Amino acid sequence: MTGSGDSVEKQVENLTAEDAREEFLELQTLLWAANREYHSSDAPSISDADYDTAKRRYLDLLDQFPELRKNATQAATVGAPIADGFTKVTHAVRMLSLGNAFEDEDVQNFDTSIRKYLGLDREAALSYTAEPKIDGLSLSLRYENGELVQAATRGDGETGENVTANARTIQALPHRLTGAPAILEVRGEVYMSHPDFEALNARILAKHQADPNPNKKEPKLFANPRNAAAGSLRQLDSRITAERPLRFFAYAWGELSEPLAETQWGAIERLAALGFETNPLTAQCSSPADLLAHYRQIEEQRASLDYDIDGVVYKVDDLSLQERLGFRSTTPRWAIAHKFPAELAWTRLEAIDIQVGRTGALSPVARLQPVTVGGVVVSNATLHNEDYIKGFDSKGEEIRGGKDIRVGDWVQVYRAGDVIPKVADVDLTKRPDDAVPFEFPTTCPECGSQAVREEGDAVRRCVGGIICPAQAVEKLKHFVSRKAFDIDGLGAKQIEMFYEDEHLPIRTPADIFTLQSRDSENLSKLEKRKGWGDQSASNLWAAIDEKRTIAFGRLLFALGIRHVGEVGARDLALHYGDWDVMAQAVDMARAAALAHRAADEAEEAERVAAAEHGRRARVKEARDRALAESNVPDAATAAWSDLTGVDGIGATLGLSLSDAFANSDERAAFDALRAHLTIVPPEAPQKDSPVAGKTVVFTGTLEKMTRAEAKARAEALGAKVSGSVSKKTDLLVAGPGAGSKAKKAADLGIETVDEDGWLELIAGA
DNA sequence: TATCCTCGAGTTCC
DNA sequence: CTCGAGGATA
Repeated sequence: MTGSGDSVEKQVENLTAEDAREEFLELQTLLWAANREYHSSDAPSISDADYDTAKRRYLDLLDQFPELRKNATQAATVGAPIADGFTKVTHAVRMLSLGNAFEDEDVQNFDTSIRKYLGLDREAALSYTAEPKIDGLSLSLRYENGELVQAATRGDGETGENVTANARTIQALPHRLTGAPAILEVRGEVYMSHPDFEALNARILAKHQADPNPNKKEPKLFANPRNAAAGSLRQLDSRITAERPLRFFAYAWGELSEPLAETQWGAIERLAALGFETNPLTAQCSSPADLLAHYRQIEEQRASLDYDIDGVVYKVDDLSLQERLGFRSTTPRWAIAHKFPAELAWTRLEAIDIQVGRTGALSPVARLQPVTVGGVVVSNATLHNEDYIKGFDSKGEEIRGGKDIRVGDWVQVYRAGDVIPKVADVDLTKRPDDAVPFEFPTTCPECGSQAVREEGDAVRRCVGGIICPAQAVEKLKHFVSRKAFDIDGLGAKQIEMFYEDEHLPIRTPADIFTLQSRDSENLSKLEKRKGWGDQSASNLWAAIDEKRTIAFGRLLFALGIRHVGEVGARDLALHYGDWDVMAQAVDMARAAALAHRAADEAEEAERVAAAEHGRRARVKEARDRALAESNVPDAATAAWSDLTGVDGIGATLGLSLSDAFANSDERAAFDALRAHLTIVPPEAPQKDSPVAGKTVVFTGTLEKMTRAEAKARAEALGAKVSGSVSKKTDLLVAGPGAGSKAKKAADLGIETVDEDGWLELIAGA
């Protein structure tokens, strides 16, 4: 604070614009150099105090002379010394989220399904741990030979952000461990205590009030301790993080060179012994009833704790059981988060707007009088669909006790999973007399096309397809989104801008790849426009060029074909290996796809007819008749069954894919796009195990594991588990009592082992 | 046919 | 993060 540079202390008010500019540029150079030195860990040429003073002066000048902003080069932007943000870290062991329980019954089911999976009966002992779920952000700390070498946020679970410099400033974290495994990744929650949070906000406020600048902006206070902790940990300038009182509870681990203990409880004790803070309210419990008792106890203490918690986490205590239970796609089977009831708030519903998504889905959104829910001001909330507003679903079942939602109503709002605002209830006693039931539109509010609701479907969809500007824009946004083409500098905002652009429009995916050549022929060049410069334009061209080579799966996902998501696209890419091979196969299967649809329709017609006449529906015959009438070539049938034989690809997805490729407009768009791209074929995931890529069938009684467990293990090792023996089967695992399957396998000459043989086979993996 | 699980598509706020 | 629906399975 006690700055030495006199020039820095000059009164802003007396400056001419020219003086200001000169001083501004000087400061910029100074700060830039200081940032560079600081981050390359050179000896800094100025003290922290001088740096702060210079920075404050720099920002003051910017406030006073906004026109200076155009002189601010991005690299020197103060407060963000590293312009590009954090580097990415791939977690050695994924950081997963937890499944949720809301009711006592869910906790009982958790116990039941674990016992079922492990094959334990109801009386068998099964111990758990229960600990408060801290409302902060998870952090993974990697120690090698006792040294803290890396800290990473959770991110999407696969990769997080490298926040090592910031983590090193957290006082509560041991920087060096003694007696720890050579490799130890400690995971836990970074949080801020209530007193520290309030003191921080008070400090920000005081600093603000002390600021003599008359043009100062409103102080930016943190809404809650969690935001404060997140904001502090994700500071690009770790000196700021150092000033923030962050704390850390350890509760889990990632990669380990040796086990920490045999139980969860023991592992936590071990982490505590190594110097990590662990939560004192952790307990060992021996039954669901015990877990619930501990839950209530923590719930009672909740208000008196000096940190925020949002539930209680239950984990299977025995680590070898944890390992057997393993993981579903995104959550472990051996742990669950029992959430406290969400915070509720009442407010007025001011309007209901309809948004149109990329598939044409009309989604109602509630515009609310802003209200604070769980520390965040909410002004929008999802209303899901037509039925949710009406209060009855298509089967006539009540939603919210059958109360409909009307504009003008008092509505109760909560944040589902503490994130997505939802309207939960309506106060009928406060309903205005003139409130009328909401009429859900039957035409698209964006393009005027019909909006139809398929039988049994919850959503109403605009049929306009690519004609509908809303769908076209949303489709393009999907195309450039992170899991699709992921083009730097071409996000949702830019897509909206370019879609509307007169001179340089992007209306189809292919337009993205002709953008630069069209720009060069254009009179109103991009780099001449407001908000664009030489640099930003050439950055965009480079980012687009980078994606002219694209993985097959990403491309297929990017097209936004209904029902073809990230996983489906990847599986299809893996199955066909090549774009043209797939396109040909899909074309070939067209006749069979249409026949399948005809059969569905015939089946439905038969049901209706049967219901009318009060007779039993002869569904199968109706289907067979329809299929026979369609007279599908064998090659088409073969292509169709090959397509729908892919794991996870069924008739719905097959039809959707077929329709997209058969639609001449869409097909033309695909072909136009393809001309600009080099498509990289997918690499089969190579698992290093003796059963990778093999198709395995289990039969008979398994004694050392349950069916579900055997299947999950086999799949984790890259095997495909099938229910029936065919000539594609590579291995049959037969327990006692194996019958027809074992015989069939013997007939086909398929290798057969017993359970022990199987365990031996996979033992090394 | 019912039941489980996963995926797709929708959503808000920072 | 949640819901609904698709797909696999018992």
